[in-house]
Amino acid sequence: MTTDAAHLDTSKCEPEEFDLHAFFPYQTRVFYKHVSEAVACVYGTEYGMKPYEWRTLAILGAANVYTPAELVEQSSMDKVAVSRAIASLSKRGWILSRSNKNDGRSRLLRSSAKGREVLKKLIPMIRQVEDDLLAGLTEAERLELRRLMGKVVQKS
Amino acid sequence: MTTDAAHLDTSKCEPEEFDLHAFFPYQTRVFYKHVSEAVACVYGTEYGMKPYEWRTLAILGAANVYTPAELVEQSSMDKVAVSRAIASLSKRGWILSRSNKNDGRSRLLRSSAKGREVLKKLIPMIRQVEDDLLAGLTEAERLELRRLMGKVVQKS
DNA sequence: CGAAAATAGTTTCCGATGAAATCATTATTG
DNA sequence: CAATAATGATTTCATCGGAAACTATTTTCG
Repeated sequence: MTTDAAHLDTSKCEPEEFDLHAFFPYQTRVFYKHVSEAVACVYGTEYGMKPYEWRTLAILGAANVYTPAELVEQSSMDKVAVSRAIASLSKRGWILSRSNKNDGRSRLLRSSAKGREVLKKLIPMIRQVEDDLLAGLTEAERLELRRLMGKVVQKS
Repeated sequence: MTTDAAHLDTSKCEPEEFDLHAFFPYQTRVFYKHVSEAVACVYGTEYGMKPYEWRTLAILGAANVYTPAELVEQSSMDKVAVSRAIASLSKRGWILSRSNKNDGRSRLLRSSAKGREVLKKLIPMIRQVEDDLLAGLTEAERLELRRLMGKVVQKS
């Protein structure tokens, strides 16, 4: 690209000078985009799934049974996203629901055999992406990164 | 919340068993949401700015002059977002544009005095949030977190 | 018991976002 | 030096996601 703009002298550093690239939330956003695009690419292109569908199916996995509200709790998604994920995954036959005897407003969800087939293929691919993302880090660095991210989150 | 679903035995760990909470991209998403909401809260509630407006104004700062394409490059936003940011910031009188003698399709953008006033108030508040977010970490940990995030991003 | 409040989940509506189409200008090349 | 291709930027259009409204059921309590 051409560099048309004559950028002014940055040594004249007024109080409102600000380097976006050194700004922690900006770095976080770049980092997040990099990671989430890598994963979304797999479940998106392989199975045409959207993020909230992938998350929902992954939580139900092979054996878990949850109500929609419990899925909300488990996934850090809101109830609208969960509701839509349930609708689309049900339509594809990847999850099943039965009524909840304890509460008629709710229902109990689990993966179907078909849904588990999808997971069986998808999860190794996803794990591979996770590993590729972290390939440049030692095992100690990976643990440290997770620990530090966790510390930032819980600290509020 | 009630725990309606009788969760099945997790010791029976089939290949498709998968713990979303231990999944690195999921942790990254939770981390990102935490950080970006904290910052967006400041420029959003104080000045009714949207993320791409804040980023654009911050890059222009007190002294920089950029074309829209250079802003795209600097901000990791796409050109649509930059175009809209320019439109809304111009309308508020926070940035100014003049024609680019080198290329009539483009223009040169810089902050206005009014825009710099906003930045002067906003940046200390933003810095405070950045600091609060990292309050639980030592200086060494902060550096290490940034370093590790950078390593994950560049490694591709 | 039965009316009102609370709760689980779904649907509607609106704003945000990005891909593709478009417009205006500049570069290329026959 | 046209005609075409390429480029910078904006606009349009379709999709996504969340707040608020809504439906159905359950709980509370007079």
